[in-house]
Amino acid sequence: MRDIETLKKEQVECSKYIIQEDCFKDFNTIGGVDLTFLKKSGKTIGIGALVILDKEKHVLHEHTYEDYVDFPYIPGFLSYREFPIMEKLIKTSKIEPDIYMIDGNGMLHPRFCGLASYFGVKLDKISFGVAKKLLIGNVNEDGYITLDGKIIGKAVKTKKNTKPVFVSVGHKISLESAVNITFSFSKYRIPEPTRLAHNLLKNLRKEEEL
DNA sequence: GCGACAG
DNA sequence: ATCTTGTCGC
Repeated sequence: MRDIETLKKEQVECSKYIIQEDCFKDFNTIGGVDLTFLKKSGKTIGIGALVILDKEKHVLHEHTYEDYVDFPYIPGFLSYREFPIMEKLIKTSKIEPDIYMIDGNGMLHPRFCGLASYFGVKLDKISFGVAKKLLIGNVNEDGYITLDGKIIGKAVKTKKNTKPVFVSVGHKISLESAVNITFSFSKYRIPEPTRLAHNLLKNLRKEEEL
C-alpha cells in the first residue's frame, strides 16, 4: 500500500478536476452504489452493489461484484479501500445509470476529494455522495457545511424528526441538484438508491450464510 | 498530547 | 463497516 502522504497528494490533485456544475440537462436513471465487507479464511472480501432506478423509484436493474480487498479503512482514505471494487462493479454492469449516488462523501472531505468525487473524476461519471455521519466541516444554520471558507456540502433532513444525511458534490453536478435529487428519491432517511443497494447486499449475505 | 474520524 | 435480540416509540 502506497504512502499516506502520496495518497494525500493524489487527492489534492484529483480535487482540481472536479466540476461542480450540472453537465446534464435532465436524467432518466440513477444508480445507488454501496459495499459490504466480510472475512473469508483470514482475507477481507468486499462486495459492491449497484441498483438502478428510474424517476418513479422503480428498480430497473441490480448488479453485484465481489473481490478481495487489501487496503484498510482509514478515515479520509475510503477511496483506496472501496474504489477498486466500485470500478469493476460498474464496468461489468450491463446497464449504465445517468447519475451515481454513492454511499459516502464527495467534496465533503479534508482535501475536497472524497469517494464520490474520486469515483466521478477517475471514471468521468456524474456523481454525488450521501453520508450518514459528518466527516469534517462546520454546519451553519441553513445546513450548509463549510471548510476553509468553502461550501463543501449540505446537511439534509430527508425525513422529519430524524437525523440528517450529508450531501456533497461528487463530479459534474451542482450541490443544488445533488440535494434536490436526494430529496426526490427519499422515502426514508436514506435515499432509495443507496438504501436499496445496501439492502441488496444485506439480503445477499443472509442467503449465503445459512 | 487530546479528540475526531465517511465506510 | 461488522459482531448481535428484543424492544420502545412514532
